[in-house]
Amino acid sequence: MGGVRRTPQRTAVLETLGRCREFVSAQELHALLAGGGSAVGLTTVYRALRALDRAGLVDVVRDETGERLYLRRPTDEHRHYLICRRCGRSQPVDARDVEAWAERLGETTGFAELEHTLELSGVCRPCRRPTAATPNGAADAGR
Amino acid sequence: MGGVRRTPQRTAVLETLGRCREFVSAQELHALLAGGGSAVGLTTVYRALRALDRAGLVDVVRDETGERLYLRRPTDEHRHYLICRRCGRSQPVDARDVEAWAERLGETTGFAELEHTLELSGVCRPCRRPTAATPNGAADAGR
DNA sequence: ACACTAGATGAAAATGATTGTCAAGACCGA
DNA sequence: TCGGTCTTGACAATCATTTTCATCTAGTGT
Repeated sequence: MGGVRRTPQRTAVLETLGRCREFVSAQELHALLAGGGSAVGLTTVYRALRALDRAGLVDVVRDETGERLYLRRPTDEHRHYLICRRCGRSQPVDARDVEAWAERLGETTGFAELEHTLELSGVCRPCRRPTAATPNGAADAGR
Repeated sequence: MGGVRRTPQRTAVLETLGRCREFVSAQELHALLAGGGSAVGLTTVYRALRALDRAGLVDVVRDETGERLYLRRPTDEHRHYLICRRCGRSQPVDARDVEAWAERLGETTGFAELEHTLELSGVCRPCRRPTAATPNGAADAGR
């Protein structure tokens, strides 16, 4: 018992996810798999991603709609990313200060088993088009 | 044009929300309103909460399922909360260090219009008591 | 090789929060 | 009072994610 089987589906999921250089949703991954010839059921994709998450092999973020996005984790440690709201490009950030701060929180608050999620977003430099023609149109109209 | 009307429904939402000492979901708030005699449509509750969010009058967090939870903001500045996964109790934390860190991030990464959300959770001290003779009379088990 | 079984698959249906629709109603200035 | 704009709310639609459940399979023990 206690076995985690190696199956073609899981192999395909992990492999395809490994080829993605940016965060992808389960739905996108499912479409990618279907397009790539190796059709894997949507349910299986979800299950595989959940397993990978539990195993600590992927980083997970939630976009503004709450949808989960996955990226195969390059290193074996917990990371945070700054993601562009326009193009979706992600960039890992050095969050050691925050990690230390969060850890200290346990001592000062009396809370145990602390967990934290940190979502960072912005607009990356390339996406910040000059918009010279529009006077004040560039002001933050959104959200 | 451009007017935000004062209506009984919005008053009821804001008032009921103000009476909640912990984060509540839109659905819970809707039920509370119904139970309290002032029935407000679920759609209206959602719209009111979104408006309050935009106006900066409430703090919003997302629980592990992605559901949005609201709490009327006591002060007028952006806050972060540490929330107990067992009883739902919330406790504001001093996150000025993180705020400063996040602000600095804009300079070092070249990203603009930075936004961040930070979800902190743990198990509060009262909840850590190993199932004694049910000492949690006050601690609402709900959510 | 063979049988066996805990694990794994996936199509379809269920879940559940949130949003869109749109006709009917309410607020408020003129 | 009048009228147009804002608001409301029942209902349907959306959509990611989970459940269900019948069927299949990887991998161990024999």
